[in-house]
Formats: sequence, structure tokens, C-alpha cells
Amino acid sequence: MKEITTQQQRVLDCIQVYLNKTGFPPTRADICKELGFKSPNSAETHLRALEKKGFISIESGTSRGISIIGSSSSNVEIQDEYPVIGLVAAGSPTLATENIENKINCPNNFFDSQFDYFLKVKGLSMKDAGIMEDDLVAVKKTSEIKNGDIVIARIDDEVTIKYFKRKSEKVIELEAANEDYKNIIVDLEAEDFAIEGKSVGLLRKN
Amino acid sequence: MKEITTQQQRVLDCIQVYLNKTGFPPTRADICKELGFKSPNSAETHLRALEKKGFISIESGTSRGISIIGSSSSNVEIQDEYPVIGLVAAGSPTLATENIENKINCPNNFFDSQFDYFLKVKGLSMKDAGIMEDDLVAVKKTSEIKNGDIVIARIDDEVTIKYFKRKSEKVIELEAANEDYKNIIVDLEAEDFAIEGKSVGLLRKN
DNA sequence: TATTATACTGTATATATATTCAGTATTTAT
DNA sequence: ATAAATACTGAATATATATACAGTATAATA
Repeated sequence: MKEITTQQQRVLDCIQVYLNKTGFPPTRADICKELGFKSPNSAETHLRALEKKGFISIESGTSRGISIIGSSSSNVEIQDEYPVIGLVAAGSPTLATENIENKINCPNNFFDSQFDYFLKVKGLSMKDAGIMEDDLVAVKKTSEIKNGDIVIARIDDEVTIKYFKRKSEKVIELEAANEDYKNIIVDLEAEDFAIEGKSVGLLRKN
Repeated sequence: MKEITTQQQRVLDCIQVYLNKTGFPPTRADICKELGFKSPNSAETHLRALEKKGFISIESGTSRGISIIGSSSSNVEIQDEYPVIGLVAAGSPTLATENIENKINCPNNFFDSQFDYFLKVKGLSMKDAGIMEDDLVAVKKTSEIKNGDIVIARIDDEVTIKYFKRKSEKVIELEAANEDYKNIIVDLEAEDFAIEGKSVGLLRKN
């Protein structure tokens, strides 16, 4: 992407604003009116410059045939709705309607990794990892877990959030980040154990 | 919103698909071509029906002047761009371009209160409040502060994030949430003190 | 120094496009 | 039983719009 001049930026912004306001792109005349140009050719030449530099594409012979490249339809950021699920002591954090406390809109690339839902944390077992009561942990449903990951794990019917540490082929330690809580040793052969997902981010509303 | 017929739904879908593909709405002729109609009036009457039922709006006398109501542009939630500012030991966290590390898109009602920027935290002075190194604190520029609020304060040229506690008319205590750090007593008459804002939320990217 | 890019005004025009009018037919309410 | 809504074809037209052409002027580049 080449350099953009001040005037070209104004034209580009004008297109975006017009799109946000009306839902369709402006004509040359619309741009002139908005930016105070007196000739449609002023808009035309700026549009051609923006096209040449790769900021927009222009469909030839088409009214309002302007589209901003890397924006809107071919959206970089897609806004999605994510459910907030309460961390209940018993039972899996399922996405069933009755478990959904509310929903939060945020871009789907908001955290470094894709995620599936927010988990509302109860208790202070991960206090030293900076995870406090009522914090919303962004959970990605996955079983690809590394040592040191913060996981949402289920043992029998109990769900917890803890650090993951593999001790051996058949033993996993779930480590709390609070000395008041004790770690959990899981024998994979003796217990019903499952990884619900892992934390990829955190959100706190004061 | 009234009932929609099968054909009207096809036209509505066609508009959406065309928008996603090109970035601008279709003409009557475009719709005909896509759906196999042989007269532009076929599209016209469907469009008028969709308008009457409140699914779209049509700008009179305007080419491609169709916008889908309750979609994209007329979004209920407004997505905004917020700068991320590094917490530097010296100097105010100004919104000058050179201080902006990057930008984050999120809805403007994301936290319970409006905010102005994200502050990237350095150090662990607020560890026990669940604020860790590199966490992004959503800061609202305000001087309306209550005791117990987490504030971004400046003393002379040093900026810190601490709990706010008013000791007397002219003395304020800035309290750390980490026993390894000592609290700061500010004499308002002796020092150059300012509240840059307060924390209204937190964001952490793992 | 010549050339290219930027930044405009002003006029003109082919055509892309919305929109109306005249029909026909079927289905759904009243 | 009649009106209204749906679902089309087909033709006509006023105008909205892209786009080319003719200029002028300044700044940047080679």
C-alpha cells in the first residue's frame, strides 16, 4: 500500500462516512458536495489515484461502483455475539440457553486466538494469575493444551479453572494460583476427566 | 416487522449477497439478472413491498439507493477504535500519536462506563487487584473520583495506577495493591498532582 | 530542465438506472 | 364476490451518473 495524500485521505474518509450513513457508496457529485469541490472531475481524479494506490476498487461503468478494499464487506473485523456462562460448581459449562447469563458483542479477532464463550469466574483460586471473582475469561474450546496453560477442566461433575501441568502419561496436576487453595491431582484412569477449553483472554467490568 | 414472502426473502438475500460481494447495493436490473426476472419492474415491485414492510429503505431518485434496515450501518452497537497507550514512568499518558502503541476496536458500550483509551500496565503494583503486567486498563478521562476507585494519577512527571484514598482536604493517599510496593502520600499543596482518569475495566490478551 | 503527480474548474455526453404505465394471472383476505 | 396483495412481462422515459476532454496551477522528482 503506497502513501496517501491528505486530500486523498479526505476522499477516502468521505466514502466511509457516506457508507456508514446511507449504506451505499457516494457518487462523484456526492463527494464534491461533501468536500466542497466544484467539479465532478475533482472527485474522479482522486478516486482514480486511490484506485491506483490500492485503497479502493472502482467498477467501470457502474453507478456508485466504489468499494473500500480491506473494509466492510470483506471485513477485517467481524463483530460477533458471545455468550457469558456462569462457572457453576457442578456440571459442565454448556452453551445451553439456561446457562447463558447474557451476551457480549466484540470483534472475533479481539483476543490473539479465536474463542467460543466467556466464563464468569467464581472464587479466587486463580487470584495470583490476576483472575478475580466475576472476571470474564475468554474460553476457546480445544483439547490442545500445553503445560502452563490456564484450562477449564471438568472432573466428574465439578468444573474448575486452573493451571495445567502434565505429571505423567496418566496423571495431570491442576494447579491453583492461590496458596489458600490446594492443587488437584487427577488420575486419568480412575476419574472422569475432561478439558472443556483454555483461557485465551480476560475481560473485567468494574 | 410484517411477514415476508418467499420471493421477497429471495430478493432481500440477493441484496445482501450482492452487498457482500461488491460492497454496494444492486440495481433493479442486477436483481433481475440474479433471480431470473425478465422485467426490471419485477424487482421494483418486490423492493417496494420490502420497503413497505420495513425490511429495507429506498432513497428516491438515487441509483443503488437501497439499504437493509437493522443491518451493518444502522448498527445498534457502535464499534469504535480505541488507542492503546503505554504507561511510561515519566510523562503523562497523552493521546499524541507517538504514545499510541496500537489500536483496538470494540463496541463503545463495552464496559459499564464510557472510556477514552487503553493503558498498558507496567509493573505489578496492582497485582492484588488482579491487574498484571501488560494488562490493558480501560481508562475514562474524568476527575470524578470516589475513595476506592482505581485511578491513573500523575505526580510531577510520574504516572502511576493506584487505589485512590482521600485522607484530608489537602492530602491524598495512593494505595498499591501489592505489599512489596509502598503507598504514596500526596500533599496537594506541595506537589504537582493530577488525576488523569480512572479505570472502568480491564482487558487481557494471553 | 523536463516530467510526473497532485489538485483543482468547467463543459459535455453517452449510458446506467429508477420509475411510471399498460397488461396478465394467481392467491389471499373480507 | 370483490378487493387487495403477490408475481410477473414488456415498453418507454426522465434523469442520475460515470467519464472523457480542455484548461490552469503548484509541488515533487529525475
